[in-house]
Amino acid sequence: MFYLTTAIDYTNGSPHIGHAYEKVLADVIARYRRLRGDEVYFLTGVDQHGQKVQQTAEKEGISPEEFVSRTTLKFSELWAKLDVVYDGWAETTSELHKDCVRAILTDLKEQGQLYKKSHSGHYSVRQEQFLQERDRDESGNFGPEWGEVVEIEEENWYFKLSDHTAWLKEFIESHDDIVIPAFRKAELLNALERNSETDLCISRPKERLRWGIEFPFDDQYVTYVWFDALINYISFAGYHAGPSAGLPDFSKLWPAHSRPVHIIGKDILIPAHGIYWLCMLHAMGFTDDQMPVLLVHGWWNIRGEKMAKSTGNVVDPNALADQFGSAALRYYLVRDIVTGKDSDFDLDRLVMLFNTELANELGNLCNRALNMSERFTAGILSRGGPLDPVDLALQTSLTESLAAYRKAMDEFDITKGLEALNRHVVHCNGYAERVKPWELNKDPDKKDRLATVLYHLAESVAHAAVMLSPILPNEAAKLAGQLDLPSLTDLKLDDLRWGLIPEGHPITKPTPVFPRIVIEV
RNA sequence: CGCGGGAUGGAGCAGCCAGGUAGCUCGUCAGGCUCAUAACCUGAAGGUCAGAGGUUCAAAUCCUCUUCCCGCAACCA
Repeated sequence: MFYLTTAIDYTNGSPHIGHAYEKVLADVIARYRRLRGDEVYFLTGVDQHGQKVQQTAEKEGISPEEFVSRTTLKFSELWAKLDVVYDGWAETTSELHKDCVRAILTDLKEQGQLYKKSHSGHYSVRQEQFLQERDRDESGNFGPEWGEVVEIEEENWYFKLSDHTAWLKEFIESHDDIVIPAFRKAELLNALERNSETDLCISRPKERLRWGIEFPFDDQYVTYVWFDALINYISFAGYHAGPSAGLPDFSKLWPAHSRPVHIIGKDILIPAHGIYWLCMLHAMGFTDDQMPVLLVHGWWNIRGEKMAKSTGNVVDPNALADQFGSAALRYYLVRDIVTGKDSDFDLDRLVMLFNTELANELGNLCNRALNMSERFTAGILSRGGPLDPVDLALQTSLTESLAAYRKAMDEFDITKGLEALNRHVVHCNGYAERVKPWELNKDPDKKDRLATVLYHLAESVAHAAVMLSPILPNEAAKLAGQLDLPSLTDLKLDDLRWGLIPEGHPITKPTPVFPRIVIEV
C-alpha cells in the first residue's frame, strides 16, 4: 500500500496557488503510483481549529462551526474543479479525529511523556500571544503593534520533546531517504542542534482559546496545533479506531517497515514535521522503519517575491481554472517547477507551455496522425509491411522515453517525466516530416508502407495518452477516445508494449483535444 | 563568521551530490513542408557557467575566499 498525504490547509481564508500546487502534485503522484500498479491511499483535508479561525468567525459574527464549514467548502470545491481526487478527507473538527487525539494524549500521559508547567513572560493582550525576545524592536522594546504588553504567568501542558531529539538527530543523520530533496536535510540537522533542549508546549488555557480539542484529563485546556493538526495523518488512517468507525485499516495503510509519504511545503518542515511530528511518532512507539518520508516542495513566487496576502500579490487558482481550464493549470503547476525548488508564477509561461507542448506538439500529433488515417486508409489502422530503420528508431525513442519517464516519476520529478514524454512526441513529429505519409498516399504501390507509418504515429499517441494520464486524466481519456480505445486508461505501466492498437482497428475523424489558448489583447 | 537557497547564451530553467564534447523551452534569423489546432520539420547566430585562487591529466561540477539576490515575525504551500 502506498499511503500519501498532503499538509492540511488552514481554513481561515481562500485557497491560493500554493495550496493548489501541493494538492495537484499529490494527485499526480497518487495517480502515477496507481498507474504503476500500486494500491494507493491518498489523504488530504483541512485544519479547522485554532485562534485565527476563532477570531475571524467572531469578527464576522458567526460561530466557528459555521465559519469553518463555509471555508472548508472553498477548498473541497477547488479540488473537485482541479480533478484532485482523494481517498480520505481529513477535517480536524470531526469526532473521530478528536477521539484519536484524546486517546493519544491519554496514552502519552500514562507513559510520562506529558507534564504541566508554568511559564512566565511578556504577553500581548491584543495579539493574545506570548512574545519572544526577537519580537523586540531595535531599541529593545515591544513596539506599538503588540498593544498592551504585560508580564504574566501561565500553566500549560508540555510534551517531552527533549526525550526524543537525540534519537531524531541520529536517525536523520543515518537516513538519506527521509527528507527529499536532500539539501533540506542539512537545514533540519542545523535546526535540531538549536532546539534539542526545550520541550514543546501543546496546550492553551480555555480562557485564551476555546476552539480546539479539550484535554481528556484537564478540562481547562484545549490542544494547541501540534497534537491536533499533525495527528490527522494517523487519525484519518484509522489509528486507534475500531472497525465500526468507517476509517481505513491502519495496519494496512501504515504497516511496519513501510514509509508513508507526506507532501509538505518548505515552511512547515522546520520545526513542525521535521522535528515535532517525527518525535511525536517516536514517542507513540513508531519504529525507525515506519517513519514517514517528507517530500518538501518549494514555493511559487510572484515576480521574484514571496506571495503574501498582506502585499496583495496572491494568485487565485479558482479564477485561473475558470479562465484557462483545469488542464492548463494542472499542467503548468507540475511542469514549470523543479520539485523541491521555488519557481516564479508567470501567466505567459502557463499559456506558452500549454500551447506549445500540449496543443502544438502532442495535440497536433494526435490530430494529424488520425486525420491522415481517416483520409488515407479509410480510418483503418493496420500494422502494414516490414519495418524500416526510421520505424525502429521511433520504437527505440518510445522505449527510452518510457524508461526515462518512469525513472523521473519514481523520484517525484514530474517536470523531468513530462520532458521525457515530450521528447518522444517531438520525435514523432520529426518522423512524420521525414517519412511524409502524404507523399506515400499518392503512390498506390506504397499502401503498406503508408499503413506502417500511420500505425507508428497512432501507437505513439496511445502510449502518450497513458503516460499523460496521471497529470491530465481527463485529456488522456479524450486522447484514448479519439483512438476509440477507451480501455487504454485502464492499462498499467507494465502493460505498455508495442501493439496497443489492434490490427485493423477503426478510428473516426479527430477533433482537437487541446485547443490553443488565445489571449485577447 | 547566524541558517539555508540562488547567480549558467536576450528571457526562464536543467546539469553540480557520484569531475571528462555546456543541455532544454521560449525568443531571434534563414530555409523546408502542406497531413495537421497559422500547427510541424531542418539549420544558424548567441554562453570567459557571478568573480578570484586552489586540487586534478581534466572543474559549471570538488575545496577556499569575495560580491550580489532571495527566504528564515505574521497571513502561508
